[in-house]
Amino acid sequence: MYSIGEVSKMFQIPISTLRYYDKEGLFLGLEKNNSGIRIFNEKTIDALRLIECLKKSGMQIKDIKEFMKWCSMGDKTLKIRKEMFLKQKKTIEKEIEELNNALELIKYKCWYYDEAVKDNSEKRVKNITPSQMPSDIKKAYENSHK
Amino acid sequence: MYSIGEVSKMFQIPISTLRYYDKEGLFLGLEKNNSGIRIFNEKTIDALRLIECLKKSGMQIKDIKEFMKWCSMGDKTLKIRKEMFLKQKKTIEKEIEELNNALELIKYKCWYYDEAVKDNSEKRVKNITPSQMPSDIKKAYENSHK
DNA sequence: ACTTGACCTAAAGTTAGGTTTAGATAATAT
DNA sequence: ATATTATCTAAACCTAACTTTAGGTCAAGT
Repeated sequence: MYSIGEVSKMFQIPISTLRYYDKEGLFLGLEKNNSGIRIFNEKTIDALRLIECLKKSGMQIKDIKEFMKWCSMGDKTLKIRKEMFLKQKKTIEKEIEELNNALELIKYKCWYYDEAVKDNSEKRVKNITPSQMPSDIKKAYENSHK
Repeated sequence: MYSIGEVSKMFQIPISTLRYYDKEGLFLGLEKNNSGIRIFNEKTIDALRLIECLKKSGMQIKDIKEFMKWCSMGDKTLKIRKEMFLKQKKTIEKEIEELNNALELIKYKCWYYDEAVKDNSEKRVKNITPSQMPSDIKKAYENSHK
């Protein structure tokens, strides 16, 4: 059993955000005591862990809410919940791939500015063709310019 | 030389977004012909590729704009530009790590719902302890619940 | 009794990153 | 010549995800 303040500290999430999530229907099993104060239990902590994970992977609040609703509908929604996670797995894998692509261009830029700072000028590095670049930088450059 | 419509198709970015980026000062070398129509060249295409990359890694428009301004200020900003890319490299690497963590929980959930759908019930899978899970799932579960 | 700190709700405000609209000009095809 | 298509600007509008504000309740310590 945790208060909203404790949960806020545990997850480093503002209290206002936790209340907002509750208002949006993300904590379906969240109880309140008889003076209206929220009481978080292991189940809601689990839900919050999942919310953080789904949010990190780009899912919108309204879609997370829909999932939570399915959870409250029992076994008849098992299949759709499974499909949601399979789809989300693909989404995350694609995002990781795209970030790796972005990283290639950034690595090229790091090399570029390293050379430029050495010379205190872009003149020389600007004119280096891919065939003159170190092989890992060449790869990064070509990956990000196709 | 490309028109805004051609660039829009090449990058799959709405024309309105390209105009918005221009308005925000992201295309510092972008020229217009004498009737006010934008003419994109290789330099602005390069800038756009970089903008996409920085945006994908979570950088804000105003910070991208600041970088573009440094570019227009010549060699005295080489060092700060280099530092920006080094910092952004770390940011992306951290994001990839976090997405990999998120992926672990999603993989556990995929396994969980796969079992539940087999049984047409959560009853059995709900009570499986980490030590009874397949070893890769156990790892994923423990990684995402610490 | 009263002050302090943690909690509550409802409603308004904020921010980023666009998108849409309206009204105009320009280039192209028939 | 004229209709269509592409472009332009400025300004209003939109959405998601919060955050802040205002005004109030509640429990614990002094």
